[in-house]
Amino acid sequence: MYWSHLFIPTLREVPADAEVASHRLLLRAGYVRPLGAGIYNYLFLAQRSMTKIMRIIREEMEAIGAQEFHLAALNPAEVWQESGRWEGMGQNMFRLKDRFNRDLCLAMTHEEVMTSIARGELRSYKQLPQIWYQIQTKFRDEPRPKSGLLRVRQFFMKDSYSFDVDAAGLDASYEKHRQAYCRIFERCGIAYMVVDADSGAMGGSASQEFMVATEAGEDHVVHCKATGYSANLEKAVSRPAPASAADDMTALEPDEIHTPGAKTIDEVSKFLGVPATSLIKSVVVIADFGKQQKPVLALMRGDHQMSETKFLSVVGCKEYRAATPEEIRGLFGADPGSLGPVGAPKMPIYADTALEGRHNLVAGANKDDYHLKNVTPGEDFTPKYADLRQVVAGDTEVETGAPLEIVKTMEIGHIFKLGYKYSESMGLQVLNADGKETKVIMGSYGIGVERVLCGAVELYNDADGISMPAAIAPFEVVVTPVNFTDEALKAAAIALYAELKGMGVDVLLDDRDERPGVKFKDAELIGIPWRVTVGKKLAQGVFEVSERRTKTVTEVGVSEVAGWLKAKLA
RNA sequence: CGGGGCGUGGCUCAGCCUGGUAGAGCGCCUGGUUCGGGACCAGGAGGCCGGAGGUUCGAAUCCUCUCGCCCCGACCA
Repeated sequence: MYWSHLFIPTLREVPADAEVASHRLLLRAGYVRPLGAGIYNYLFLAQRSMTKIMRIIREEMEAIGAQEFHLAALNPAEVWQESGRWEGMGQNMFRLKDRFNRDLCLAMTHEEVMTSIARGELRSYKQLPQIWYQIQTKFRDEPRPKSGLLRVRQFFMKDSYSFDVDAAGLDASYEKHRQAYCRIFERCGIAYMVVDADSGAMGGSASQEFMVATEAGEDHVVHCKATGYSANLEKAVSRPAPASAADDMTALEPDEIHTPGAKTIDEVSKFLGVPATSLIKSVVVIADFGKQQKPVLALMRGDHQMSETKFLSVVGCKEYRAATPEEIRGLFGADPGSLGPVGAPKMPIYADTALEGRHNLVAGANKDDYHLKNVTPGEDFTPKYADLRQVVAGDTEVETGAPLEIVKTMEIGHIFKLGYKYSESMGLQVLNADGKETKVIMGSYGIGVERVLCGAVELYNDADGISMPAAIAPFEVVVTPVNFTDEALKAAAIALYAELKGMGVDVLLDDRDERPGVKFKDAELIGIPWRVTVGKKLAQGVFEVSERRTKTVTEVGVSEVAGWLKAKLA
């Protein structure tokens, strides 16, 4: 294509509202334009990149035998009511009514619709396994769209669903997806991590997330360089960093101390001159078990934070919330800043394993402005021990003791073993080999297409703009004649353009009547991986080939250039 | 939904406090000179100052309401 005919509205100045790199650059490079909060139009360049990403996805999905569908985005309420997610999705789902006042929604995912197709059509185990997928617009009424294309209200998702007769079948489908996802992200040319994750609202047992490390991300991943261990912060396990001060191991009885005004861990620590690692943090929460709500006391080492996910799975409740100050006063007779396990009212007490084996710690006295010293778990109170804490910097890997780091990441893909959640709630069964009705076991697997694009931009950019991986760049090569009005340069540029095109290279000819500096800057901004400068060196029979990523320039003979580039792009 | 910020030519912003004929740079158009890292000269087009109401002789500017966007938090497959 000839640049002078294209719409590539690059901006010299940085758009005021854009803060994260991918947002700023996708706007500046003319890939996208905003339409509303969390709603974007994809212009020529973005569409080109997105199409390439989707092509890679389709090829790899086909390779594992997945079949492409295209489901309705406009869904009747009934199918969501069956699974219980009409309520469950809350305000994040766009809802609307038709002219007859019937409830509809814009789908944010398609477990329900896929399951409804499967239950109507799948009759026998002989039809399994099936993997069905689609690439489709998803809608989510995000409370706060942000960071350009990172968190939006309308986006493309590749979502696939597997149907198997038994757990072994699901394992195989899941593994196929895991490998396909690895190949997809590798082919897209982006650095990614696979991390163990919590399955959250999707339900089900196992799940892994595919992550790109970027400060713009909203997730935190615990990563061990030495062992390769990586897990979502919510789920990650660790060996806690040792306490800052050794415990006094003598047998002592709890002893009340006056701590006026000291309520937070920090204040108590300062007031008593005792490190936070020798304090017990007491958290009162109201756990929701569905039928009843009960208070639970959770204990953490002073420097640790509770992991919501771990708490939910340890305690076995559906949800929980912090107890209100009034509830706490009613139960403990003291304010939140002075709570502790000794003399606490009767309720389940869970202590994080970092407190196990500790001696003579400081905890609240359940009396305003008083704490207790010499509190020893297991002697002065008896908790159930469990891993409840969130990993913090300084923790080490459980097996090896190797250091762990916490990395900010963006999720680009997620694979789940759903289990029977939807086949049960929606009644999806087939006849097995014994002629008996048996529930189908499912998996679901997603890739955020825009996020792959954003991830690439986040990972590969510099002061000059985007350095797109060749596989998903809008063009692979740009041919830049320094002066298109010079007949010799023009002829050479057109000839090279035609030759590259003939070889199947995705090439752009910058035929604009612009000064060379403008053309160079634009090419670098939009991220084309290779640029061939057709200029003064033509007289010596060579072109200069610049690699965007490394900024290296190689002189290649006029007749060899096309082959040289083709080889580099292979 | 709470907190903060911002809406003025296509873009980045000034002007507002202290009301009195709407500005700059970039971009765009025309002509000319240029042509290896976002050129230069000359001329030109383009804005009911987000919207509504109010105060005033007079409002971009002051007041009230409203809409939108961005950021932080809550929230989040």
